[in-house]
Amino acid sequence: MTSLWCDGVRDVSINEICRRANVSKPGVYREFGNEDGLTKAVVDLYRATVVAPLVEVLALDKPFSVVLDIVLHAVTEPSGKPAGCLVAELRSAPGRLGPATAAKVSAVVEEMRQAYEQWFRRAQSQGEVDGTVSPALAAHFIDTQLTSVLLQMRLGTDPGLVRAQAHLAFRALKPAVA
Amino acid sequence: MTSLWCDGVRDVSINEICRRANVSKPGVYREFGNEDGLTKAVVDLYRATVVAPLVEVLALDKPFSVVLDIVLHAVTEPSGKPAGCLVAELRSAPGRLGPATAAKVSAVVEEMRQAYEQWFRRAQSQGEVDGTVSPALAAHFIDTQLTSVLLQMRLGTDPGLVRAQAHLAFRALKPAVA
DNA sequence: GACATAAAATACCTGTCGGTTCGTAATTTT
DNA sequence: AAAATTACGAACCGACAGGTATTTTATGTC
Repeated sequence: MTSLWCDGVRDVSINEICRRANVSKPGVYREFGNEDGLTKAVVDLYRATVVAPLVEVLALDKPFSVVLDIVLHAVTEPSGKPAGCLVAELRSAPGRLGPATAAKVSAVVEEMRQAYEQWFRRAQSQGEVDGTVSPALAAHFIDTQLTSVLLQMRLGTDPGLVRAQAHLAFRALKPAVA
Repeated sequence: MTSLWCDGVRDVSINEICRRANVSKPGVYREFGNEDGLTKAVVDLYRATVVAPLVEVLALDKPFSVVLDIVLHAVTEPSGKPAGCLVAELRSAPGRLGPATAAKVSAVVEEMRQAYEQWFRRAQSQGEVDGTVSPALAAHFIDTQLTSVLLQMRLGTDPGLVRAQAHLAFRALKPAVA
């Protein structure tokens, strides 16, 4: 009921949802209150399904490049879900989100940002990345790059090209000179 | 009439447009045929106003980093227009575009891609960027990065941060080692 | 089996969307 | 100046959005 949801994400009406899920509209409102509650529930599901495993991988005690490869592979994998990243999509249209959804989204975004920053800090202490780059900036950079990857995947860009482009981008974090 | 348009771009209804511009709805339809025609006209205007100057800058006979600075500065400038990049926005929602608009958008995108590729090629021949990176990949990379910048600006991210992040990203194109 | 009650679904409300009809005012033609 | 033509715009159309009131259906109790 809540699950076959990741297919149509935004741009799908409550009417359409009821049609697909074979539930009545008042049923949805009884369960979630209003549209905002429903989208927030979807974001919750997304966080548990996608974000939590991601931050776990980021906390892995492995070399930076290995973790990076895992993440990029996971994110460009055409597996299962229809290649759309919910948060990337939601972030790009913050105007029309209900307050509960907006709050949840920014909480998730902040959670990821912190995970990125910590990941980068650890890599810095290992000398695996440029030590002169501020972790805050690096976190923003990583966020930007991964968001780009997700958006490209959503648009149907060739995964190989996306991956190559991302690898190229992450060269920017390599330790300066030698 | 057509001008005060860049403010609300997508997500603005024809009704709303008429209200703001003080024109009648049939007037709009007489002028542009349908919504697709109208959005296509906006893209045309955008191309003439924004894209054409950009490709001109890219064709400038100056060092890569200088051109890059000009472009980044122009793109992160809070000047004039409300910081939204039309094409970046339109590309992220190709599903709901009319055929004429979609065609125009992809033509503009291709035009920019070629400009990027040529720019990079010239820089390669000058030894200003990594010679081992394929120009096609580099063009995709540049497109991705600049699109990211535009999207961030649209979301209201601090321009300084956006610029710093972009500069960091473009280090990836620096010549390998030394 | 009769009846009160809780749950769920049908049918509906209001508002806006993209798009159009048609009466009228302005303009041209003679 | 009268007739023909064009340009314009208020009102309207069906579709569908988010959200709700009312009727139906199932259930528990005596």
